[in-house]
Amino acid sequence: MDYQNGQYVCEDCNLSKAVVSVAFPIAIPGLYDYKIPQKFRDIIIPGTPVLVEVKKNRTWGVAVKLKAASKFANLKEIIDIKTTHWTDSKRSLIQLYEWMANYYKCDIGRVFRSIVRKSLVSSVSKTITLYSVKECDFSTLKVSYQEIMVKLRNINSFTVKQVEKSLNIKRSSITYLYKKGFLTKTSKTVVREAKELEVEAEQNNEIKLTDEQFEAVKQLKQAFHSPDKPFLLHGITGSGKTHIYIEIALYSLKQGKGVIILVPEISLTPQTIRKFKSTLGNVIAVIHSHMSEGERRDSLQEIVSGNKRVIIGVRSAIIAPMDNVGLIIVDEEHDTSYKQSDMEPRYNARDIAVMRGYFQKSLVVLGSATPSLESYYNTIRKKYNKISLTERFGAAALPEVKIVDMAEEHRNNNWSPVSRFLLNRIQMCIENKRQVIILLNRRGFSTVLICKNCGKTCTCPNCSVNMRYHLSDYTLKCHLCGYEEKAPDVCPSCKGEQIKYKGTGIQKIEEYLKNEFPQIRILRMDQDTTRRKGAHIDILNKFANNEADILLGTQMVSKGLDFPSVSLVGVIQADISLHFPDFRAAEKTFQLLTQVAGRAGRSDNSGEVVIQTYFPEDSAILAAQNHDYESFFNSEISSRKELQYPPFGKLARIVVQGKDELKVKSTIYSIFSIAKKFCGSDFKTLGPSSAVLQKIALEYRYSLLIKSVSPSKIGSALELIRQKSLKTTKTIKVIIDVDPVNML
DNA sequence: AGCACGCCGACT
DNA sequence: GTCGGCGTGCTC
Repeated sequence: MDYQNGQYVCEDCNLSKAVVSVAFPIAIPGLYDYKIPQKFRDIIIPGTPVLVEVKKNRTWGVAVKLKAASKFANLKEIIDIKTTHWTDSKRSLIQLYEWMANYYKCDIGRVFRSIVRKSLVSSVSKTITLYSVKECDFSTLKVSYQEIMVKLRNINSFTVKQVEKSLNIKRSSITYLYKKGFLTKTSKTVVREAKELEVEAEQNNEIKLTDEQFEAVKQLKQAFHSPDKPFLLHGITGSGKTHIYIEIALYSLKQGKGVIILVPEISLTPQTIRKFKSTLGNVIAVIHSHMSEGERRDSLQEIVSGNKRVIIGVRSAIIAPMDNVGLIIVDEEHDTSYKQSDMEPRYNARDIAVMRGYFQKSLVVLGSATPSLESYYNTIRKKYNKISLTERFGAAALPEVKIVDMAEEHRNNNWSPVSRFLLNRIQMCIENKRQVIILLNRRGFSTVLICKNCGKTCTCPNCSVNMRYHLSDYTLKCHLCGYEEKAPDVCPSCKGEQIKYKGTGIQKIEEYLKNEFPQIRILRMDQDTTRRKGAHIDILNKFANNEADILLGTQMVSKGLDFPSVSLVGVIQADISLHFPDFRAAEKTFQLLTQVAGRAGRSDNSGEVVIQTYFPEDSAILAAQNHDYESFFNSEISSRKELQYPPFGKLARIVVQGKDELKVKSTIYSIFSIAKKFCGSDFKTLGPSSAVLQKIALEYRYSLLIKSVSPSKIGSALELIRQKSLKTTKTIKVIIDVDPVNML
């Protein structure tokens, strides 16, 4: 992100404090003015939660701006406020939030919402009896939320039974309260946390840095006190980037400054947390997406109160209200899970990290073995500093990578999904008592069911995609909307009895390997086997304890895993993502292959990687084979330049979505006509056209892509489009995605 | 007419 | 998010 062109201008908040503009973290768009009663005038600052009346309902909002007067007459007064501890960085955080709202074209309330969700302050206005009919039986429970909360305050840790007794309510009510965030910890959580604490006593291993690492830490320490640019830490897989994070985080803590560490969704495992806890101490707050509302609020409370000075979390942690942040680390900065594509604000946490660093004068470190083209290009044009780590930690070397041409394999009459060569390697590996990781980035058993008679495929009734066959329960599933049905025995359209299961999914590979090696133990890890809370960890623990020979998985096995006895990594269909209709297809493929290859041979020199593909000559695949980031970057960057894609041009994507296809079409065309006014040599539009995913959950989708070398031009075009879209009806959704990652 | 339902705009 | 207004379409 180019923050030197950041255009935020801070308005003077120190005018007289008669009126406050309030944002609502839930659903109400825009800012609303309220009068500030005398007694609150000296306490309210931007960021203070305020209780106000909206349409005769009491609602908690957040003070955003203080001002002398409002253009609205007859303002209502603020009823109550919550005073919180965070102070000096509060103002700059509000600045950051406003910048986000403006840059990503959303309401500032939405920004607040992504950190506090519903739990800014618990809503207390309604009695639970309201829910007695639909959700569960609350007939015995005629108390208000507030009463329950007061009672629960007095219980620190509890079992469900204790709550049942002390409140005299039914079990179903408790589950409900838990979901709503009024209960923070179940007894299970308490036990788990106690166990984790025990483990921490156990380990406290000291890190010995290599020369290269020592040098990197030295540079970061020098920059710490007056950081001028973010750092890109480009270190090959296994080079020990985590050691550097820990060293510089310790340094930041010693200076009395807080630390935010962002990690991708799937890397935030208990192992990762433990690694940091064992070295940084018990000052860590965790923020991840599977937390209940209550757990999340507890974590935030610890941050706000200053008890926890390190945050480890997924993308939303970047906007967490921590005071005096000295260091922000973004691990695996290229990871696409940093971009929020499905909800407003559609922000990229990596870019927000750079902006927060700029606003709050903190050191920003972006780390990756396969940096995004955007970040790497920023080091070339000197917007970022670069530190390279070129050696693997310990005695290990990068594994040798072999490419198997699957077209050749077919010519030699092998039509099975796994090549002879890879089968052979797996056998060798197992005989040597080593472990194997196999990657196939596709869920389910087969991609598509085709009737051999009429050629019809089984498509989802709600979406415009083929459904995938799942072996475990013999169902067809839509991976977009979740629709499920029993797989048909005969073709639904012509009653033909021969149905072909075409395309290879991970379950088919599992079956195939079990057939080839009946004695081998296989663990499968994909979205379907890890849905249950904790399933993720169970699988990885089993593999670590040598309870399986092969770990077969989707992209979740590609990142961060460190198993010393894995000496072979196999990739089935390495080109799945290569021909996606996305200008980043090659980049994503290169990153995936490089990351998964890095799982092999982490303890010694015995690592080997086998990549199966139909495109053995492709530059992304060849670069991954040679562990050659530079050559990949050079070939990719020139094609980006030619087409003015990022990092050379700025992109925004607009998707219009709704059940009424005609309305959707007319809306996208009226948006197109607005965008056209900006067209010139530095501003282009692509489309409008039907989106790649034409229909999701019965809603039609049309999209328009805007491309420009002038960020300000895109900004003002989007502002106009947003104003226009605010006026369209709610049944038509207008989605504005700045710096999009998902192009489907 | 009477009512349920979905759509839609307003909320300071 | 949530309320109230309004039009549609079904039933008595």
